[in-house]
Amino acid sequence: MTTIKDVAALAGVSTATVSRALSQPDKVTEETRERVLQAVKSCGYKMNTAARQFRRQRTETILVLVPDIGNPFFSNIIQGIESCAQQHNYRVILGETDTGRAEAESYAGYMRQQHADGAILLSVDGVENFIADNTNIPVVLACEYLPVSPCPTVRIDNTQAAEDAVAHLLELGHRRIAYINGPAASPLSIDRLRGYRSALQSAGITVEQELIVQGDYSPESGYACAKQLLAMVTPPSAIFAASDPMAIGVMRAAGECGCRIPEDLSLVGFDDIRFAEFMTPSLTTIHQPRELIGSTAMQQLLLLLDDTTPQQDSVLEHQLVIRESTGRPTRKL
Amino acid sequence: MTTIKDVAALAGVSTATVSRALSQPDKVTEETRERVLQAVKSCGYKMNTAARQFRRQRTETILVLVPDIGNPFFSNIIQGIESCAQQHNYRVILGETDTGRAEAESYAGYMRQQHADGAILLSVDGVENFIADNTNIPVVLACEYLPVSPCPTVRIDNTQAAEDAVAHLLELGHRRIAYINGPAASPLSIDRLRGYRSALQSAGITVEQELIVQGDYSPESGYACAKQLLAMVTPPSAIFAASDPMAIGVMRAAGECGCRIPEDLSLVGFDDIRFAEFMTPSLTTIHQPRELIGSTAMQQLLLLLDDTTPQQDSVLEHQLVIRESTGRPTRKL
DNA sequence: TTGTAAGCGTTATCAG
DNA sequence: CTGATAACGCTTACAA
Repeated sequence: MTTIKDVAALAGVSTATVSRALSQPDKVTEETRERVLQAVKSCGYKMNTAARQFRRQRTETILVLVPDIGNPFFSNIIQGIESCAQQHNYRVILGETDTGRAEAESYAGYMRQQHADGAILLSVDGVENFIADNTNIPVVLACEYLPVSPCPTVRIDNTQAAEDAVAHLLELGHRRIAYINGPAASPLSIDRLRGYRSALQSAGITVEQELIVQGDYSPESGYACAKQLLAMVTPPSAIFAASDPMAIGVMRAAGECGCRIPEDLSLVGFDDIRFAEFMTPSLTTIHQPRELIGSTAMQQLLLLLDDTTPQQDSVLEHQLVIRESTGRPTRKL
Repeated sequence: MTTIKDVAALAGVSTATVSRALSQPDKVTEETRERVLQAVKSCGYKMNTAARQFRRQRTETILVLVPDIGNPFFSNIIQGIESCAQQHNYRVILGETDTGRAEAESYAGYMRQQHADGAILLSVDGVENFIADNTNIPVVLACEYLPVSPCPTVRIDNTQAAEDAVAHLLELGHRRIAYINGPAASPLSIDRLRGYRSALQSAGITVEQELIVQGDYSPESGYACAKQLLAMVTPPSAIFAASDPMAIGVMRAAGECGCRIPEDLSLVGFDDIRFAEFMTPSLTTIHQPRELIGSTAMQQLLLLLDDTTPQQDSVLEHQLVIRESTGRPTRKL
C-alpha cells in the first residue's frame, strides 16, 4: 500500500507538504501542488481514510435511524439524505429501529463509539434516551418531533395537513369521517389528530370517538382498522388514513366488504408514496416533499457539525393531491 | 475523552493488558480481567473505534450498492443484510446506483479508500468496473449476477421461476401471454426471458416477439408497457411482469383501458413485495425469500472476509403465490 | 511556502 | 500472563 511517504519521496517534498497539497491546496505553491499531484497519480496513491479519520477525530459518516425501511415514504427521505451527504463527502450508515424497539438505544452506542459524527432520526422512539446518552452530539429530527425539541427538526405542518385533508372531504359533503391515526403517543399523530378534530369542529360536526382508530402506518394495520370501521352499524362515508400504506390496506378491506371507492367510501391517504397514483382508484393524499425533507435535514446536520449558526426548525410545504379516491358521498343503504 | 491509558492507570496494569482484556478476554487472568472491566465501568471508557480501525486496518463496515432504495423488494433484502451484519458487529453503508449510472464506479473508490472491508452488490451496472478496480476485495452479488461470476452470488433460479409463472398461466388456459421484462442486458432478465420462452415452447406455442416488451422494474414502465400491449389489435389475455411494481403499473393501465383483472386480463408479478397482497385484486406473483437472500449474502461476505472456506453460489427457493389476479381467460371481443 | 517532528489511541511484537 | 515499546498513516503546530 502506497502511503503519503511514497508520494513525498517521489515528489521530492515532505509528507507535510503532500498532506497540505491534498487537503488545503491553497496552502502550497501552484508548482508544488502540480508536482505532488503528479506523484500521486504515478504511484496510484489512495489516502487511508481510517488514518485520516483517526487523526482528525471525525468519521465523516452520519447515522440515519429509520423505523421501517420498507415504507417507500422513508425510502425517499433516505434518498434525499443520501444525495446531500454524498455531495458533502459524507457517508450514511442506516439503522432500522422497528425490529425491536430497544434498537434505538443500541444505536446510541454508535455515537459514543464515534462511528458517526452525527445522526438524523426519522423516529422518536427512544430519542430522549438517544440524546441523553449523547450530550452535545449533533442530532436532527426529521418528520417526527418532540413537544419540546432538543434539536433542530425538519417537517411539514401536520396539523394543517390533516385539516386540509378533512376539509377536502367536508367540502365534498362528507359528514361522517373516520380517522386512522398513527401511533398515538407520537407528537406527529397528536398534531394530525388535532387537525382532524379542528376541521370537523369548524364545520360544526361533533367528533365521535369511535371514528378515531389507531394503526401503525403499515398496510396490515390499515386493513384491520378499515374492517373495524366498515363493520359499524353506521359506517363512515369517508376515511382519512395517516399513511398511504394504511390507505392501501383500507382499499383492500373496502374491496372485500363490497364497498366501492369513491362511490361508497372516500379515502384520503398521507405521504404520496410512489404507488399512490398507480392505485385504482388513484389515491387522494397529502404530498410531502420527501427528498427535500431528507436533504434539508442533512443540511441542518451539516450546520450543526460545523457548529456555526444557531440552527432552526424547518417547516416545509405539503400539498393536498386530489385524485380518484375521493368523491361526493352517495346516500345509500 | 477517556482512553485506554486512563483505564490502565486506574486498574494498575499496562495499556497492553487493557487492550487484551477487552479484545481477547481469554488471554488474561480472570482476576485481571475483572479489574480492568471495573476500571472501564468506573471511568466510563468507550473505545475509540477510529483508532482501532486504523490500527487493525479494517473498518468492520460493508458497502451495499442498490439500484433503487424505493423498491420495497430491495428494502427487504437490505433488512436481511442489516440484521445479519448487526449480529456480527458490522456496519452497513448504503449506496444507490440508480441516480446516474456512473455512481457504481464512484462507489468503487470507497473500497480503495478503505471505507469498507467488502461489498454486496444488488445491481451489476458497472460491476466489472467495480471489481476490476478492487482486485481481491471481497464482493458478493445478490439477486443480480454475471454470466461468468467473478464472485459468489446469492439468488433464486430465475429461469425456473419465470417458467413457473408462465406455466401457471398456461394451465389456466392462456395462450397469448405477454412478458414485460427488466433491463434486457442483465443476465437476470435473460434468464427470466429464457424461462418464459421455454414454458411457451413446451406448450407448443410460438413465441411472438411483439409480446415481449421491456421495462425497468418501475411502476411507470409497467404502466407504459401495458398501455402498449393493450393497444394491440389482438391484445394478450395475460401479462407476466418481471417485478411487482411493474405489475402495479399494469393494473393501473388495465383499469384505464376498461380491462378488468382477472376477467379480461390475467396478471402475474415478480418479487411478492408487501403491497402485492393488498392490491385489488391481490397479485399473483413469484415470492422471493428476500430477507434470506440478504442474510445469506451477508454470510457469504463474512466468509470471504475471513477468507476461510472457498465460498460458493447459493440458489434459494422461490415460490409461486397464486392470488386473485390470475384466472381462466374469458373469450371476448 | 516548506520542513521537522510530535502525536492521535490502539494493537502487535517481543521480552520478561 | 504481563509490560514496555514500536508502529499504523496522517495532520498540524512550530520553526526555518
